[in-house]
Order: sequence, then structure tokens, then C-alpha cells
Amino acid sequence: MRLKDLAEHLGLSQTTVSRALNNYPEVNEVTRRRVAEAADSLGYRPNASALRLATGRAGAIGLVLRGADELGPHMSEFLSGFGSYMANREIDVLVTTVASQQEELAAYRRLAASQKVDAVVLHSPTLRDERAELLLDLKMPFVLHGRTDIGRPLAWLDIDNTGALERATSHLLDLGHKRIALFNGHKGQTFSEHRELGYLAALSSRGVAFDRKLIVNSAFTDEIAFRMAQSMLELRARPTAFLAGSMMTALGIFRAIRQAGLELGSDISMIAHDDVFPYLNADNMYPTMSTTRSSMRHAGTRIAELVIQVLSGKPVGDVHELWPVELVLRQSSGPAPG
Amino acid sequence: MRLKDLAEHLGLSQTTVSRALNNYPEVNEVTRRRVAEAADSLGYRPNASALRLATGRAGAIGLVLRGADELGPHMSEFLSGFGSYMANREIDVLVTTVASQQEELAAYRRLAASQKVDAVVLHSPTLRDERAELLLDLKMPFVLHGRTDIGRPLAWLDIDNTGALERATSHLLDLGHKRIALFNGHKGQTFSEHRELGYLAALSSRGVAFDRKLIVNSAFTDEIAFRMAQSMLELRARPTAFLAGSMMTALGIFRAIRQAGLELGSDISMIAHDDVFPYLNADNMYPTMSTTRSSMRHAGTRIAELVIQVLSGKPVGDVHELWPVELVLRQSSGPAPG
DNA sequence: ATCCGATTTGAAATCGCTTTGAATAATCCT
DNA sequence: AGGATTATTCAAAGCGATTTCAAATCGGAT
Repeated sequence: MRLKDLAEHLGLSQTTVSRALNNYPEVNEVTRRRVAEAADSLGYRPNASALRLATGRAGAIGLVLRGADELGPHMSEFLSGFGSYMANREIDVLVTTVASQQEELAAYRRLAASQKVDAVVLHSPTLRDERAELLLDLKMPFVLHGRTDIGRPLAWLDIDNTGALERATSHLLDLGHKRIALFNGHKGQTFSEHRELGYLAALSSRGVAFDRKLIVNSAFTDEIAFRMAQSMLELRARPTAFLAGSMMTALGIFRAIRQAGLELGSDISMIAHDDVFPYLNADNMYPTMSTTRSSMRHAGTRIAELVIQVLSGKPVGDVHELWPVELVLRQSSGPAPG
Repeated sequence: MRLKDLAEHLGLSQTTVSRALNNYPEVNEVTRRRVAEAADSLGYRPNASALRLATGRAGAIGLVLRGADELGPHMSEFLSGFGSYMANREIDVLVTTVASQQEELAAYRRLAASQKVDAVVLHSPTLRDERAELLLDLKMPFVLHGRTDIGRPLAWLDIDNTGALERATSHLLDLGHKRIALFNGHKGQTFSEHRELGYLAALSSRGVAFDRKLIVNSAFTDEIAFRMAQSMLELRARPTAFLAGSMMTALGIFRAIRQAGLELGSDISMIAHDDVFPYLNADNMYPTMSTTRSSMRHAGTRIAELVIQVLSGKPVGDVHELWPVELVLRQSSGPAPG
């Protein structure tokens, strides 16, 4: 069922039918209704490729994800929020997975050159992100989830990682902890650096020396966290508190604590960052987990909105959002022992 | 940079350039090379919409996911395998999220009518899946991840859930367990029913009575599992072993066990189904977790291959794969107490 | 020199939609 | 009644690729 068929069926021209369906003002109200009904009953839907070719708009947003790292539970939460917003607007979400940074750049070039998407969302930027520069050069609109500084204006939404870590660390210091381990993301990633900044700021404002051995930079997996926590707990001066970068990390650290025969919440404290997974609730852990909390899904829907704003012409320099992060205290953080 | 521009730049017709780029035999080898080089240096890439309109192929595969349930860690693993295969073939992956069954059917109709995708992948079917019927009626090619019986041939890949549960249950029975709880997926979902079948078969072949109170049908979340396990452990005749439908479920059950002051691996046994998450390793749990194991990611890449086969004309009746499931015994499953 | 077949190249139609510019029908005003 | 608006409708020209069908080129054989 093409537009042409529908038009013939109605005894109208393609022009009029097209206009009727797209709610142009110059078509008679009676005709419009007639067209709408016929289209509906015949199940007509414009051919996406033809429509895109004619309008020059792709009607799709791209998401390029580095397979191993980025396609974890965080991303599915993000996607869940992002996707539902876009679905309502009938905008497609094109997901491309790549293996390396190299491939990722190539993927963006392809998306741009072949005009498959109108915009993209960029994740986990580094302090000076090469991909962001490429996208600007390609004139491909995008919204950054996180922040980067490349000396050019761009649209972004980020959470206040520095503030979150500063508050969490300060709280632990208030409880008397002196040796606080930080399980952070990879070096160079903006959010990791920001978290470290907050952590260090809190320590130094209390005059507590910091120990490089207490900082881990790695992916947020249960397994790595378990191993690193295990070896840390064997240190002569072991940490009395942990800051976990994600709930996965928290689970790993938790296992190490228990395996060492220690009790979370009394012997050892922990505050984890919670992206709010529906299937893993800090409130229902045992003991319940203190967290710095910020919903990934919510960020997804908001970024979807921002993308639309950027596409409808809002200057990227005006699209900046820094979300505060809640500190939710539960049982896993208690006074330092002894 | 359009084909036309490239052609003019080369002093050739669009026809020849197009042919050269698509490796048609009738173009001179010298010309072909010259075209290829120019295209490369000028960064030419055909406009996706135009190409699709001309060829009639969308160059994309659709994935419709019910937001809440399906967009969890399982799906990101699947997507990771599926996406990387498709990326290599330069085929797009279009992800649509929906909230309800109703919306999902509508989404398929839209995808079909607007010809946005050449095929789709269908997940978590029910025993008689309405969506599968719709897709057949729409003549939209698809591969089913799981199985359904609607009396018409279709392509599918599934894991042997019945066999897995039968073996896992039998093993627990061999260890002397009599009261074995089954934490299963929703009723009506094929995989849940298949698992229950395997569970029941093992019980009845040993003449062990089954107790409906020991079966849970729910989503695989840590939270629900925790609560259900908690109340089960309060039963006068509490279960001595648990079969967990996923690793998330296992974590919840695990917490309940510990909270009840019991020891996993001695007081209580557990075997969990492991979809193989890179960030949550059964081998590194404490105690290590016995599992029925089947890689979701691997299924993703294989299904990608199957989709391609179906699209290139392989009869769907010939595309059937039933994967065996490994039973990996670790510390969490031990002899029944007392 | 001419003709034939094979090899290369090109002009134009096509895919299904939107949109421009022109034409027709309806309405208004004097 | 007739010219000027205004409200509707339509034919045809794109959008940027592929593909059909015809034309040009080049040797080699007669």
C-alpha cells in the first residue's frame, strides 16, 4: 500500500493525500477526515526510506556502544528511559556496537556520511574527548552524557560526581574512618576523575592523608571488585570503609568482606553508587546499602528530551544540566571500629 | 558528497560509479580502482535512505523490547553478541521499546508497514505466541529466541530448558534433597513452562511429591527473590534447596539464606541459571555457585547468523537449533542436611 | 576497410514520498 | 455580474541511490 495506491483509491492526488496526512492547513476538513479514515482502515504507513529521502531527516538517533564495557546493566537502564521517550515520538533508536575506540570513530563517520541518524548520544567521555571533537567536525548533532572539555560549546547532561563523592567521603570521615578505599572507574574517564576530585577534596579538607594503594581504577564488575577488595583487606593497615563505584562493584566488595569474616556495617563500612536498577535494590540488601543515588533511566529520558531540543535548534551552549546526587544512608555505613 | 558529485569529480556517469563501487563485473578494472580511491579519499558513502529506497532493502533488523521486563542485563548481553555480528555486516539494529503487549503488536505493524527493517528477532515467547502469528501474517521475516507452537513453521533458537532443569533437579535429589524450591519466570512463557516440565519430570521419576508452594513465578529480580525466599524459609517444612531462574534471583535468595542465619552449600543448596554475565561470575561468588549455564551473548551472535540465513532464503522450517545447557557444579550445591 | 562481438560507459526510468508552482473552485465585495 | 480573494486540489520536479536498455569503443577476423 503506497501513497499512490491510497490516492487512487480515494480519487485524489498524492499531493492532497500527503498533505492531509501531515496535517497541512490547506486541505479541506472533510477531505482530511476521509483520507485519515481510509489510511487507517487500509493500514497505510509511509515508506520510511522514501519519507526520509524526501525530507532529508533520518527520524533516528544513534547510539554507539563499546560492546564489552558499555553494554552492561547501566546502559540497558539508560536505553530503557531513552527508548521509551523516543518510541512515543516515533523516532528510531539505532544501536551500533563496536569493539575499539578506532572502530567507534569509524562508526560515527559512517553514521554521518550515510545520514542514517539525525543525532547521536555520546557516553562516558574522557576529559578531552576525541569523539566529541569528531562529531563537532562532522557537524553531527549530539548530546553528551557526562562532560568533557574541548574548548568548544556542546550539549551535555551530567550528574555531580564530585559533589557526591565529597559528601560520601566526608560522611565516612565524620564516622571516624581514616582509611577509605575508592573503587573508581578507569583513569581518564571524566566521571572517574570527578569522583576522585571529590574524594580527595574531602580528605584534604579534614587533613587526612591519602594512600594511592586505596584507589582502584577498573571496570565496574563484581569479579574485579572482589579480587581487589580481597587483597586490600589483607593489607596490614586495611581500609575500614569502601566507596564502591557501582552496585556490581559493591556486590564484589561485599563478598570479599564476608569471606574475610568481617561484618558489613560494623567492622567495615561501605557507600556504593546506585544507578537504580529495578532488579537490584539497595533497600533490600542485607544489610541495606548506603548509596549515592541517581537514576540512569531518568537520565535516559531527559537526554532524549535534550536531543530533541538540540535538533529543533536550541543552541548547544544552552543545553547544560548538572544533576545533584542524593546521599542515602542505610545500614552499611557505620562508625569506624575501635 | 553525493554520488552525482563523485561522478562529476571523476568525469564519469553515476551509473559507472555506482557499478564500480558495488563491484559489478562489467566495469573496467582501472576505472574501478580509480573510483574506489576517489570515494575513499573524499569520504563518500551512499545516502542510506536513497539506497534503501532504490534497493527495497532496509539494511536493518528490528528488536522490540518490553521496557521493564526485557531490557535487563540478559538483553544487554544478547544485544552485545547480536550487535557486534550485525555491525560487521554493516546492518543496523533498530531497538524499539514498548510498555505493553498491545504496544508491542502495534510496533510490529509499524515496522512492517513502514518497511523500516528487513526482519526482527522475537524474544521470550509464550506457548502460543500471538506476536509470532502476527509477524507471519505480516510476512515479516523473524527468528524466535525461544520456542512457540502456533502450528506454522518458523525459525527458532532455544536452549534446552527442560533438560537443564531435569538434570539440576535430579542432581539435588541425588544429594538427598526432598523439598526443592523452583524460582521460575512468569507462567505462560515457554521457557518457564519448559523449566517446570523438567523440574516435575525429575521429581516424579524419583517419586518425590511436589508442592505448589515451592514454586514461584515472577520476574527475575533480586528483590522479589529475596522476599519470596524469605517467606519460604519461614515455612515449617522449609525447602533445603533452591533452583534460581537467574543470577539476579540467586543473589536475592542468597541474601535471604544468610539473613536467616543459614549457610549456603551446607544448610541450604542452590543451583542457579547463569546467562554468563561478564560482571557477575559464578566462579567468583562465595561460596561459588553451581549453575546451569548458557551464554546469552553467544545466542545473540548465533541468532544474528540465523537471521541472515533466513533473509537469504533459507526455509524457516530448516532453521531450528536447540542448545544443550551445561550443568556446572560448584560449592553452593551440597548434600541435604540431616 | 568493414563488420561483428565483447567490453565499457551512459541516459533515463524507477523507488515512494514531499513540496513547489500552477490551476481550479468557491466566496466575497462592489 | 464580474473581478479579486481565498480555499482546495493537482501535475510535476525533486530527494540520491540502483538498474534497464541503449550507445560507444575497441580489437580481431574477413
